[in-house]
Amino acid sequence: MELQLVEKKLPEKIEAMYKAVQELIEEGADVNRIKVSEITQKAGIGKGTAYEYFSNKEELISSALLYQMNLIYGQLEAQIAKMKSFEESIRFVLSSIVEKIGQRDCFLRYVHIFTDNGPISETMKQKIKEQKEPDTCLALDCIRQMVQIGKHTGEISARLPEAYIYMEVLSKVIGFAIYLTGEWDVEECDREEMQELICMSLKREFSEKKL
Amino acid sequence: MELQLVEKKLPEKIEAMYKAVQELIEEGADVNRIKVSEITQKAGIGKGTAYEYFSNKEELISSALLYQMNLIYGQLEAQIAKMKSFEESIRFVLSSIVEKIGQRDCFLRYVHIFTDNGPISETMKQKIKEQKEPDTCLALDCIRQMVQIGKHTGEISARLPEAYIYMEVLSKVIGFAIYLTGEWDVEECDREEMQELICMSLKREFSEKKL
Amino acid sequence: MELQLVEKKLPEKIEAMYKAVQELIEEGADVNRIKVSEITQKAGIGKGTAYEYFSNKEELISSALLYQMNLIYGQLEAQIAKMKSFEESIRFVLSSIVEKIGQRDCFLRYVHIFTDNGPISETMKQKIKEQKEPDTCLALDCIRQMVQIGKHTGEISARLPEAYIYMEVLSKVIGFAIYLTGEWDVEECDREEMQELICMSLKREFSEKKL
Amino acid sequence: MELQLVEKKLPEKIEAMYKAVQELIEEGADVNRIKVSEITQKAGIGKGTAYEYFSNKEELISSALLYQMNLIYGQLEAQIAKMKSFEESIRFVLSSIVEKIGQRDCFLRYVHIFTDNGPISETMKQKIKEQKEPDTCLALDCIRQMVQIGKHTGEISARLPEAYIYMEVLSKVIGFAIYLTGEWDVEECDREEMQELICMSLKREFSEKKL
DNA sequence: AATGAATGAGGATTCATTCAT
DNA sequence: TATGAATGAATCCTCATTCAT
Repeated sequence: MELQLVEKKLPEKIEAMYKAVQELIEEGADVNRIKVSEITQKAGIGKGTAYEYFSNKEELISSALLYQMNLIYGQLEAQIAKMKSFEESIRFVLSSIVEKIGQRDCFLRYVHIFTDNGPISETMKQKIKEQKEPDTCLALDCIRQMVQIGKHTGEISARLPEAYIYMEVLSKVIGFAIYLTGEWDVEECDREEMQELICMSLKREFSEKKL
Repeated sequence: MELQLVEKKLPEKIEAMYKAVQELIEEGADVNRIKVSEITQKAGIGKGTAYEYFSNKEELISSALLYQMNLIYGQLEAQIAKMKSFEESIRFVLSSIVEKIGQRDCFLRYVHIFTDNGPISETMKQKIKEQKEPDTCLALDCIRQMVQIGKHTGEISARLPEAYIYMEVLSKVIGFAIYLTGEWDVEECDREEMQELICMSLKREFSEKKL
Repeated sequence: MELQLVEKKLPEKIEAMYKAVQELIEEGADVNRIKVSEITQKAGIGKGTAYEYFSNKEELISSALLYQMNLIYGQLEAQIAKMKSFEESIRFVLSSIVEKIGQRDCFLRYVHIFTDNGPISETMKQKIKEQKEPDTCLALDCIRQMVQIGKHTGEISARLPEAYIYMEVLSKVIGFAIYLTGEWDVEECDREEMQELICMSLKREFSEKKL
Repeated sequence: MELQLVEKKLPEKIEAMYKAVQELIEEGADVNRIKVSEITQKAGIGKGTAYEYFSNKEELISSALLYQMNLIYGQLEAQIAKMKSFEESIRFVLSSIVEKIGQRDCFLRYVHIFTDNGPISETMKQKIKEQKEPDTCLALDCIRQMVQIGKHTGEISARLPEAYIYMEVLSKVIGFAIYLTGEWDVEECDREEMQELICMSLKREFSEKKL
């Protein structure tokens, strides 16, 4: 129930640097252009200190991002765990996106990882693959959680392939996030209506009778 | 009918540079790390020449990318225009993705633009907004085309909000592309089956009776 | 006869850098502490230019040193070539040292190469070994020249092992150079007398009757 | 008779650091590139501790080197003191070089001091000049010892200038050391033969009748 | 118009030294 | 006294951009 309790405390300086990276990104910085000096300055520490904790810039920034993702998705997963139905969980996730979208990316950052070929993203992917951070909690873990609930309540048919279900949820969520960024020139539809449509669509799609 | 005919011929040097950028990206280069010298060398021209045609690196690369996107989506749109039904078009699009996914991004590159905060992406967004390239043909134009056909044939209900339809198609396509990259650890499902499921899902979802 | 004529002209900027390195060393700089910025500044060129010609600092400085050595020893060898006897040549070499000793090292720099383990010396050794500079003319080539003359005139007995002769000449020359630096607290002996003693010693030592 | 007895015991930490420096050099480290952190780590003490005993890195390393030289040459001198003739002593010295040459430099390090312009060498020279370490025992002291014996036994003529004798011995020893490093491309001669030739040469050269 | 040699601002990284504990 | 975390000056190297030819 108290998932955060286990949260091992980060060394003070590392925490300051992670926070600095987060803030820089929220300020709209390009992940690949962040300077070590910017981070340490914002963290209120000396430039050399960064290298006491990380072997290089990529290691520093990718660690910060991974930590941040872990936190975001971890909290999301914890809250999803409390949900009683798949429908509740998807509604919750969409609302979360609406809340967070102002603070830049969040979910879209995840997409970016799979799209970008920059050194930092590469380092992140590497780290995830090597399971260096074994308890890393990413978007997929959240979706896995949601699907489990849905299967348990019977909202999600056992006949649909897992991969399809995951992809369907992930793409809807990404689509919604893109929609929220408002970079369209289509006649917009009401945000609430959009959320509702997405929920209904998923519900109907995953239900037993459909096939 | 002959959409490409209008295609104004690019100056030889520019074409060489555009081609070089495309090749570099296909070779896996990170858009934000491409060097001017790499481009001009691959293009077989002098470094200074790049600055005869573009005011700076961002202008050069973003123009090349935009040109490329314009080409890809233009061709796609042209072929969609020949289609007789929405279903045919979505099947065609998914197949195209399968074909192209090997040559790095394509569709995912588009997503990247909306996710990345780097100077090149910023320049691209700027350009699209300022309509500097008025006949730019992006993913949305393709979807618009498809939706038009669908509405005409009655496959797409007029009662659904346009924005929702667009988002739904876009997110499914993105989702499929991500699925194809294979960066999952879910039990995979057959590619053909996945394509079929996506088509059926969209078809059912957009049909009149559904609501 | 005209050995210098072949001397391929160095690119202007490289020459300037080589000259700058030489000057810095004559000013007493430590080879391993010379900064790229010092060199380029003294050479009156931009810092980046150094990297147009050399891949890194070590490459730059070691090339400059090698060039310098090649020049010094090349000239020495050319002059030795004109000598009629071993005695004349050794007298000439010792005089040269007296003349040059004021301008830091010269001969002693050669010794330093075999003693130092720094990155620049390593690069030099590497280069000499790889024969990258095939016409490199070092101390040993000069001595070889001298010994050849000595054997021709009969001043140097054929019964003595080559290695011993080389070592004997080299060590005497080094010893004389060390003596000239004056870092002794022995009762000094006259420089002229010292030169004379060395010559006589070598002459007697290498002569036939001795053994 | 018991020269080592006087040896004042070094503070434990200093001894550890001196030992660390020696080991690093034996491992092939470049004197000018040794890091304080390497020394203290190898010595098993805290980095700050180095600065409790030495005002800076140069002071630390040059002291360590000087101590080491003092030890090496001190032992050598003590053993030379027991010798009955100059010939015995020079044979002994050459054998010592053969033994030690594997552990990097030794004698050649001394040469390096007079060749190098780096901060550490400068500090060493300074120290020797200022007699900060009054009982410093260097190569020259060993040679002085040898010459004294030789003059006593009559092996070394009184008519030869002291400086010449010193230089002659020193240069032969250096030459032999260089020969042992094997960085020649001359046809090698047998090590034993080389030693013998050097001994005979010195013996004959310094003998009364010669002049 | 085309070139590419030259430039130097900019940023990552190292490591001697300090100082609070 | 001993420590080692923190520091930031120092320096190498990159690469977009300029400009003389």
